[in-house]
Amino acid sequence: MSSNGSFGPARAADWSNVRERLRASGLRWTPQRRTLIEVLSRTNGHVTGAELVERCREVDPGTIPSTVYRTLDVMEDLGLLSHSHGADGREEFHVQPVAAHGHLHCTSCGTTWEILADEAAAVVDSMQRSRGFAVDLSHLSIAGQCAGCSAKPAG
Amino acid sequence: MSSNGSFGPARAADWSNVRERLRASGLRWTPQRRTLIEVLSRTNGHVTGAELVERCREVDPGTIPSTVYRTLDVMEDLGLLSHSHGADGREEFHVQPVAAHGHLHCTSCGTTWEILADEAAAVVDSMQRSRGFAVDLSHLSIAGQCAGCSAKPAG
DNA sequence: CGCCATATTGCAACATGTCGCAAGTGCATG
DNA sequence: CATGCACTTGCGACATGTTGCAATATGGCG
Ligand SMILES: [Mn+2]
Ligand SMILES: [Mn+2]
Ligand SMILES: [Zn+2]
Ligand SMILES: [Zn+2]
Repeated sequence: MSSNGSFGPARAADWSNVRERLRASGLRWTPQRRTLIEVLSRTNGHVTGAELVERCREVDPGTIPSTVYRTLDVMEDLGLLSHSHGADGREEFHVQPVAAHGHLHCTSCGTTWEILADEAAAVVDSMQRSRGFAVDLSHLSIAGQCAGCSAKPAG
Repeated sequence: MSSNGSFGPARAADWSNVRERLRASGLRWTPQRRTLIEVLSRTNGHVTGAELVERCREVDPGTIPSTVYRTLDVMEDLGLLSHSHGADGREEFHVQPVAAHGHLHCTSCGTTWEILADEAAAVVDSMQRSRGFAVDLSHLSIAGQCAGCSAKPAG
């Protein structure tokens, strides 16, 4: 997977100048990339890789999965995307993020919540203090049991 | 994936009475399960599913992956195992755990550290307070950049 | 011991990615 | 607008699981 070197707060993605950003890194503007950018630019929130492949196929039926996944890596390196993993380990991409955030996932009922920076401060600060470790909030996914499910006797 | 309903501190696994534990749940003792238990009972620490399949094959070359994965789920339900996911989302099983723990993974250098309960207290307590959410420490895997890699200019 | 209800297995197909390689293409340059 | 080098793509193989189904096996019971 790719890495956003600084894990800074995600700026809202600006898809209008992707071509220039690619060129600035010596990378190329191709029809396959144009297709994915188009799909991403009208996608909000969370989406899996498989869903993106599917949506690209609606635009260009000849879409090849490995090309999509490779382009997603490039977009992530450019800082236009980030991903985390669901409790099953599957990738979830975060598109046009308003703010960097992590996730909380209840294993019993399957519900997922977003954890914003202020709520994650305890985690981030704690690891920074004890280890000098810079937590990548956007990749963070915490599993467990929500209040509702904990209350019920036998999940 | 299976869930250890309570996320309690992991007791050291006792492989001697697995058969009885299975029967107590109406489950069965089969040669395939015996093979996996044998492998698990001499495995310590972290191991991937693929590695376990491989080790089972050394005992019984006829081992089928899906059977191993299904049995791993059963063992997890029995509380004899837990798993988390590497930064790539792949499963890592924790065998014969001395104590429940999470993981810290540096995306730059690839090193992984264990986070014990006291160090994870900030995370666990914070989510419990703000949301009544019971974090499953053994499934927790935090990605980011370690102190050493953060120090270097272009990790 | 033999029966039977159920749990389990083997198998094949599928899901989600990743990787190596040869062929193809973007684009800077002249 | 022709050239050529790197970057990309397509494709097939592989890695790691998951799932549906029909065939089997376990183990409680008579
Ligand atoms: Mn999991
Ligand atoms: Mn990841
Ligand atoms: Zn819940
Ligand atoms: Zn590091």
